[in-house]
Amino acid sequence: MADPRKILVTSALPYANGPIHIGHLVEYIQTDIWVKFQKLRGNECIYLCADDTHGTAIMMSAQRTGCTEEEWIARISDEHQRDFAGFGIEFENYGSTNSPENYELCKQFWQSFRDAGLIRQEAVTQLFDDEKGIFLADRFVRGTCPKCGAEEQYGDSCDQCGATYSAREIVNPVSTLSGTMPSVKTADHLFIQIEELHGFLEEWTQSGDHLQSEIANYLKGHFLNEPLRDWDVSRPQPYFGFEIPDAPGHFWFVWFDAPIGYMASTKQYCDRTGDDFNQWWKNPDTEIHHFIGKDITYFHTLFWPAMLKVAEFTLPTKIHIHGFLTVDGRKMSKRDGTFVKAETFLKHLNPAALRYYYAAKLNNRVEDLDLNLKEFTAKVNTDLVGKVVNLASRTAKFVEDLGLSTEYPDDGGLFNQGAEAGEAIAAAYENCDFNRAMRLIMELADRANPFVENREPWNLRKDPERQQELQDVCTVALNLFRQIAIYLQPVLPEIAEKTSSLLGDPITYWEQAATPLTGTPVAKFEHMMKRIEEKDVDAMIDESKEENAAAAAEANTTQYNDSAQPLIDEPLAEEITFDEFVKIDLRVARVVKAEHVEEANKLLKLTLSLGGDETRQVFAGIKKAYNPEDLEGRLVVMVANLAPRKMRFGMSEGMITAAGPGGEDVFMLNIDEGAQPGQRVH
RNA sequence: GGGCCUGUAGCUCAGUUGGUUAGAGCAGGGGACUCAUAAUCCCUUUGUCGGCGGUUCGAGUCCGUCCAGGCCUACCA
Repeated sequence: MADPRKILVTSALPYANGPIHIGHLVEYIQTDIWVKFQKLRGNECIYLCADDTHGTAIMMSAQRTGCTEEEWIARISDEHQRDFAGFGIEFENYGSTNSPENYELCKQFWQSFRDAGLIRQEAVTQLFDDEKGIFLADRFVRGTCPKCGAEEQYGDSCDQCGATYSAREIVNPVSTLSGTMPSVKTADHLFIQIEELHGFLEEWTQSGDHLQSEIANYLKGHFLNEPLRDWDVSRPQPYFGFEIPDAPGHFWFVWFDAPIGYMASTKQYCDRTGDDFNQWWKNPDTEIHHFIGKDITYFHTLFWPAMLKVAEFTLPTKIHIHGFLTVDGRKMSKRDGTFVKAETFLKHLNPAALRYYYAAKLNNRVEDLDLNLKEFTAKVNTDLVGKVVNLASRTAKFVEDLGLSTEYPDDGGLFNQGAEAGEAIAAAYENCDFNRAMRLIMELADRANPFVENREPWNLRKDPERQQELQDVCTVALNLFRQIAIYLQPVLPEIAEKTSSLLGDPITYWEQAATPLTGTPVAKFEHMMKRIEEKDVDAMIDESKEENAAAAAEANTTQYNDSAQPLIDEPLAEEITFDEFVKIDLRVARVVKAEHVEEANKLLKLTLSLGGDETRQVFAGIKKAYNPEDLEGRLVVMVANLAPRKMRFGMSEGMITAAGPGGEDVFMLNIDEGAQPGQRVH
């Protein structure tokens, strides 16, 4: 074998703003398969990733949920890592762009740009949300199109007439963050003069097979055919990110520190294992492979190589760009339930099924990949259960006592054919043409099953004279099966592991597929993979729909894209007079005690203070929505003059005001800071 | 408007540097077997290879053009 290659692999850093879904998984599964393949081939390969944690959207999410940014990203990171692990995706290190290692590296890159004289400063005028105190990116502004007058358009362009403009030109702008009208404010930004690297980028993108050809063409026609504009890499405070050391009040734009996160994650890996960081990032013999989606192409094909060049690190060997996922031919949709979270998938289906299906569909072009749910079920069941696993399950038990023959029997050349196919399969894996690899592997299974059929081990079994022949037939079948399991190991590591235990020989390297196993015992056969049932797929889609309904309720409050459903569910009541209204005495009250009520499913027992010694005992149906501990001390709004009512658990002397359909969806009224218990609500 | 990609059996796709009657898997139809997760095996139907024109002894494969679909762009990075 040739000398092992030294290969560093990354997937794009998932943004710490939401859960991993099946769309993300295309990339992580693709990358993980490639990495596992490299390892199986005996190469030294490390797979690194991290959460991308900076930017305005993270600030908003943290604010919305009432926690600090650090708490928010810690929680998301845990969820992401849990989901990846659930799909068998294994990283050498999973970091965060909000790490000290990343900060140090950012400083280093920054200094390189300073030293090269490529940074300049310029004032940028932007819309500013006075209430939230932040500058508004275009997508956070909505208003009326200055050209055609269409309402509710985003800050950069109009859906109706297609006009593009700056957010400052939009008529009646509204911040989608606060709903207020933004003001105009100017702040200094720092720019990298990337045009200085034009020649280098031209050369790098157009040569050396660093990019898929369609991407190289695209860059040539779109960016490299004119001077590159300066890249705005700073954001004024407040911004969740790293403050630029030599420019107080300025923070690195999230896209500046995000790719550096690949290196920070490597640094953490090296610090933990004692490996040498420079062997990975300052070593021309190391291959660096980035797997990304087509949406972030130019960050990785222009800015990132430019950054590495200036800071004198190793340039990527190849940027592997994939398309998006569609489900049943359409964009993933929350309403259709096809926006399936990784977590939800795992509740209903085997992750190996998705790994195999994606492998069977992936090629090395920038093409969208369609998850056709019917095909998914059929393909996984037919190929994996029916053809591959079946080989073992139909023969293993015949040789549980005998083990494998001590010499590999005549199989008509099947095993050798399989061994010879190895290089073509490996080449397909290497080129990320997994679709081709899967096809080639399935051809092997298609040849193996007829062999078993023709030799009829189930009849041999009945004849004591032909036990040797029985053992030989099963030895062949199990070896053909094992050969396939080895080739499939990058995609289906669990099957390979189960095969290892079945035949008592660990699968650890690719070349094992070229030598048959003989004379080893065969363990009791255990199921390796369950068939996918249509009802499980349906249940997964249904659950995704329900999740969406709940999430939509939350999102609506922040985006003003409010549903009409609540009014439909509960139409407006009959008109009343002012005199009727003032009969209701609403008071601010403080929850001084909140406790569970034994035997009650929905009720909490609250003791409310109206100030002084005045208290009321109220039973409120909010048990499913609130924890008693969280309520104590907070202010609520109560109906204070409601006639007391005898309940099973005691007297209730009023009502807490809250909205929502009930159950877990109860939302108590909050009162702004400054209100005092006992004050009347008018 | 510009750029890129795709268009081969009902579906998903293979078709190598142009070379004889265009392939596979799935689905459909018929049969066999019963070891296996109603798995497996055998047989079997279907194509103006998007249209038109050209180069060539010969084109799904090259060139032109048109049609259809997708993606990216339209002076934002």
